[in-house]
Amino acid sequence: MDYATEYITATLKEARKQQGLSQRDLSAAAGVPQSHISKIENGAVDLRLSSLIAMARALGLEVTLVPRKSVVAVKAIVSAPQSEFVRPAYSLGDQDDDG
Amino acid sequence: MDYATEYITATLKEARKQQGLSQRDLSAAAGVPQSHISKIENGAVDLRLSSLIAMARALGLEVTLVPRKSVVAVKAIVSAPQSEFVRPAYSLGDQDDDG
DNA sequence: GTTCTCGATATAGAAAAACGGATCAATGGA
DNA sequence: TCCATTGATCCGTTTTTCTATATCGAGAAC
Repeated sequence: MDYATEYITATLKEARKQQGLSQRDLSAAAGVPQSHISKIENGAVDLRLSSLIAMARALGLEVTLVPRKSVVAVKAIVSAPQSEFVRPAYSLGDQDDDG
Repeated sequence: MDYATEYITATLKEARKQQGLSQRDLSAAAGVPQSHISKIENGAVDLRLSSLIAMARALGLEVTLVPRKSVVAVKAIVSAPQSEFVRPAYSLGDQDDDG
């Protein structure tokens, strides 16, 4: 399992746990069997794009392709506390305005 | 083929053409048969993550998972002319030219 | 001690990707 | 015209995912 694959599966697992979902919860939401989710999270299978998208979607994530040179900037946005980077300079308070 | 899948395969094809590569060129670089690349670009197969990553890597792209709420910001970065958006205020002398 | 949830694992079968190699029509250049 | 390149398509074979279902040990709750 190479780094990119590991990043994907680890991100899926992280997102799931962060949302307080069990593998069975995600299974119900994504339409992927729990047994298969277990294998995916453990890197035991080379999942198909449709499975990846189904799981990502159920977790509020989206699969994207970004140029290598933009990866750092993208990860900064993603890992940011969901405000400062998307918010322009004129908004100063720390209220979050996303629905 | 749903929207997310189409986005992925279309992005791959775009990137390939933009770089002036033929399917055979990409095949050699990614280790994926040209016949398969043709099917992938036409949405005829549900490719595996390893194939996606191999092709993306050969094209200088990376597969990432981004929260839905960050997708707009990420796409702004990616589709930007590769300067102003990727270069936040705090990084000033950062030349990235990759060859 | 019983019951429940959790994640990991097993089995068996159907479906599909992946691979290799070959071919074909269209195109463009020598 | 001849030749090379490009992308699409076909064939046959192998490998693997994916599904469904069930089970297991560990841990927590009652």
